[in-house]
Amino acid sequence: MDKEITIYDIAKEVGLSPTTVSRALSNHPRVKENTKEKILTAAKKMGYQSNIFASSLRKKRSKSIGVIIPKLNSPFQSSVMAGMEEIATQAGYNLVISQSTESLEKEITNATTMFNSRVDGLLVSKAGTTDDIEHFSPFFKKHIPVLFFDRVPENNNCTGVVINNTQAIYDATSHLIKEGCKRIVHVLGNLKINVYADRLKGYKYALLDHGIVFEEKNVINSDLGEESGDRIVEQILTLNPKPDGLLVSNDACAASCLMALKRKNIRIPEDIAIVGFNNDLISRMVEPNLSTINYPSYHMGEVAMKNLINHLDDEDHEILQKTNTITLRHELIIRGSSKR
Amino acid sequence: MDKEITIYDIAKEVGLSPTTVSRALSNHPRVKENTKEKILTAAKKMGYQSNIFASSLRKKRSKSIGVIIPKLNSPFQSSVMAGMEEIATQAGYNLVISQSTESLEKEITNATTMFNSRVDGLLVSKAGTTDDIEHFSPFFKKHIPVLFFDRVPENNNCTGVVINNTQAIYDATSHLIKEGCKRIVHVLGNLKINVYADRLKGYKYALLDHGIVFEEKNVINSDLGEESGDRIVEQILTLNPKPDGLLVSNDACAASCLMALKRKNIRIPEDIAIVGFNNDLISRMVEPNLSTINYPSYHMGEVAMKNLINHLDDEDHEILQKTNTITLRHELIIRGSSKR
DNA sequence: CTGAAAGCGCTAACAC
DNA sequence: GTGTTAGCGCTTTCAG
Repeated sequence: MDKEITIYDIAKEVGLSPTTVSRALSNHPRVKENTKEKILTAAKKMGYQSNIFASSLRKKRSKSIGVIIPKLNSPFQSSVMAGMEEIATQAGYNLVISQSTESLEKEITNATTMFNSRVDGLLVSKAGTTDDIEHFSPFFKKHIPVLFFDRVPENNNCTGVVINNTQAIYDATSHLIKEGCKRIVHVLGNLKINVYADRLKGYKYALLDHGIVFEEKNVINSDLGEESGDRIVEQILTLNPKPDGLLVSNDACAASCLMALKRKNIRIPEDIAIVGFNNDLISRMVEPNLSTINYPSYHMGEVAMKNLINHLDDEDHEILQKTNTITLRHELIIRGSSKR
Repeated sequence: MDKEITIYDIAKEVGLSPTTVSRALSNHPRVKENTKEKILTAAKKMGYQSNIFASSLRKKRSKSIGVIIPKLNSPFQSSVMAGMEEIATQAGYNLVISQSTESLEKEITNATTMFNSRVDGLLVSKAGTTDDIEHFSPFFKKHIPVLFFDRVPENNNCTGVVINNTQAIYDATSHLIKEGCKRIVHVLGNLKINVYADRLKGYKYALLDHGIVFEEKNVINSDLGEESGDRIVEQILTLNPKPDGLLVSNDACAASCLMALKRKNIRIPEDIAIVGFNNDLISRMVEPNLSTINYPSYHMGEVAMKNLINHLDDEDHEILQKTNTITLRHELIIRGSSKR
């Protein structure tokens, strides 16, 4: 293993001080163009590689950003990640990623790891199951910005990037009602997660505003997995009278329900109209095509990352202090599964 | 901002030397259990956080692993990532992720960034378009292990984790032939990518072994996007006689073709039998269900990461030196789209 | 089993 | 514009 080249070696080579070399390398304005060039040339020639550890140690910044998400292998979340990566790379930040696999315990471990690796900022989509954000307090104490997206904790003063879930499901529900549905079933996930709690609200409000009585039995809790269609459909069919509308909180599960219903010879949308959520690929591939809510996942990643980086690069670090919630635009996309 | 606690502070507190504190903190065997405990307690009480920059600077290791993939938002690749994350986190390594978005230029930039952030090892799925791996030479020179997965460069002595793409398509082709197909079209991506080149071979071999003449016009190049079905189908239908089998190199695109064919009132599998690739969710959601090759993506992530980490943790760093290729098991899954 | 001392490579005061 | 100096906080010989 050949020895590492340091700024001292370069300094010796060009007959200048290490300081000047350091300054030249980081493009400091008070270095003569001439010498800057000389140094850069020497650096390249000697195969110099800046030592980021030493630099970080001195500057107390890692130029890296941590992300904690529930699951990497989800169309929605991986798309958010892609947006984040784009922006981070562009801005010269490294992305350190870990997943909580929906476990609070793992989320806590991940947070600790991120803290110990001294990320400059943290982006989190909560594992759900609780609003507890105590495990991020080391960040808060050290004023390391933490920004939540999609799944945000309630009742706190962290910044969050979200869509208006209440309004989205309100729109979807209203649409179904307009299409003539009277008995709409809503399938959603863990109500401890803001996303689903908000959607339930939107569902209730829409019913209310259209003079339909809300009934507890029309709300089904599910893991929203791609395999759960049969189970959900079975449960739906015990209802009497049978429902004529179905609102499922993600497209994979909605598609699974759609397939299960078709296997039971129930016609979509005539017998039951369906609306999903996310606008994943799958929504365009099932038959009939699934109506859904377009969730701007990639864009959400971009926006979250942009705001975090702006905050970090801002001299006064006050951008996020002043921002509570950033709400992105969603959109109801009506397709064959609900248009009758 | 309150001052950081260092091992010196702890040393003063417990009346020992920084050296001993350092040793205790890293669980060095030659420290008395008693003092170890005392130090750990003090550390916790004082809110000590190890400074990873200083540690890395000294030890010349970052405890982080870089990953460069073409696209984060792909079902296949995000699943690989999930497997990698699992293992890396478990072993105490951070995952630094960046995407090349299929551009060699970005891949080069990413490689440089990874090199400069001094990852201990690198996992790469090539952007394709070239076998050039010159941009990884800084890693090679410094003996930083680089392990390729899925899309591996040919003709080099790097370790790669792959499936036997040739055999996979051989199996699929043979299956179609057994189902009575005589004119099988193969849709694949950029032939500069090993994955597709290998598959083309498998296709040719299978035809040969079953006495069917290979025809150039039956090979269609595509970006394999989820929107390309119409275009591909149009092209297929210009063939005369019409093909009766279709082999598409990924499920999203296969599904898209399937839909397009159905729109043209072509029956699946009676008129044309279809086999996809990857076993993505979509393959189980279209009708008829798509036959496909199960590609163990999550497992591939695990295996690649495990081997890299074993190598890093191995005293002699020779694990990867001795390994050329790790081939995972694939499996042909036969479903409605090709069973007749 | 513990400690003293040196240094990893860089940057930021502070001089000139 | 450039240089001197002093650490950042940790680990690792080498000594005892």
